[in-house]
Amino acid sequence: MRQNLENPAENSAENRVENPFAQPGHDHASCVSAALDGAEAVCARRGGRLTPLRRRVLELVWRSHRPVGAYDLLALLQDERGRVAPPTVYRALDFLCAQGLVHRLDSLQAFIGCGHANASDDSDRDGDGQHPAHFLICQDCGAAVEVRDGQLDGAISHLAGRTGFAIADETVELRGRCADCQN
Amino acid sequence: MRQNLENPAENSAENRVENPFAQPGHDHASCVSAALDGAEAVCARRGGRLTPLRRRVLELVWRSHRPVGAYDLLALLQDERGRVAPPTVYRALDFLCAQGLVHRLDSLQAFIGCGHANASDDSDRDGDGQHPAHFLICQDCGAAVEVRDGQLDGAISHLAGRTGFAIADETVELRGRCADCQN
DNA sequence: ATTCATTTTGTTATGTTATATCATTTTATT
DNA sequence: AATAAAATGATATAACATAACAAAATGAAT
Repeated sequence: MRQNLENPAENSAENRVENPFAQPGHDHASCVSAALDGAEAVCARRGGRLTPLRRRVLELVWRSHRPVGAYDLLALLQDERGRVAPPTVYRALDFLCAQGLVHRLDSLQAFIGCGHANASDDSDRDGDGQHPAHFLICQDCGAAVEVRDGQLDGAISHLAGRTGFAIADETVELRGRCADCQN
Repeated sequence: MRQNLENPAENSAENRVENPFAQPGHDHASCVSAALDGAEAVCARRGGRLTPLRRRVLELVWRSHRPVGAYDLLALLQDERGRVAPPTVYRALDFLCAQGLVHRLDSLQAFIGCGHANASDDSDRDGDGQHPAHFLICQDCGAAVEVRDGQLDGAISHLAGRTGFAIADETVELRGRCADCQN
């Protein structure tokens, strides 16, 4: 079964702290605004169309810092719009992933918002909107955080170099317990 | 749809070279024998029961160096045994994965034999049979090779250390084109 | 050897994730 | 306003995976 969505009653203002590893004063409303503003900027710059549907799906993905299943999003959309079919959600997610605004976590078959889509055009190999993304995923609190680590990037490049392998796409997902959940 | 299985007619002796990145004189029959012998050893040592069914599934996984879908294996088993249901395959795969004899590639939802289950008890954190596995997956020839890279391992450990994250499980899958397929 | 508990396998049904296809609507362009 | 392209709606189905319970095989203890 799918992970439980947070109880809407506990999340009424949509600004509850579903923590990226329990940051103390995390203002989630601002966090989401920033992400949506960034998404607008990315799309404006690159000619993508952040339609109301896509924008809303992105907003729903950003409701928490925990990966969300496509069918969870589908249910949320159905609450708002009545009949909605899976392709509606998957097409929106495809677009958002293509723009690098959302990442799919292969090990969870779930999706999470990308906090630095706007800032990371430098690591955009192909001129498409994507960038390699590496995750720490806490199996206790369910949060997933995208990490940037030069040493890890270097090791991957070096591995590719020495084997003559041309990397097109990376899945790096480390599951375990975050520092906070170890106490 | 699932990736095509190699044509059985092209693979009659089960020793055709479905290359781990096209190694010149790869003797696949020996390669598989070694894997099966190793599997027997691992199970003997650790009290796992490599039943005929499980052994056969392992052998089928090893037919090539390309990841195989569970339903591909199911079809192969059905050819041999008539009615076989999905749980039969999934249970065998669960066992083989638990013993570290097979790995699941999350990004492909497919399975591949592990060539060093026998040799890699040192990196077995939990005393279960598993070890972290990192893959290069060629999108051209379809082969997946499990790589061992100290620098990569180090970078992952270091990342975990500096973030206080306790890793329980890793998914590292790099997709692209292998050296041979770049020509 | 027989009983008993445990593990493995068989069987049926269903859950979960994702896509193919074609119709309709919306948007951008001429 | 006409047209082409992009996005969305709608229906159906494919692909991957597990729950639950019954039957059979295995191992251990008497």
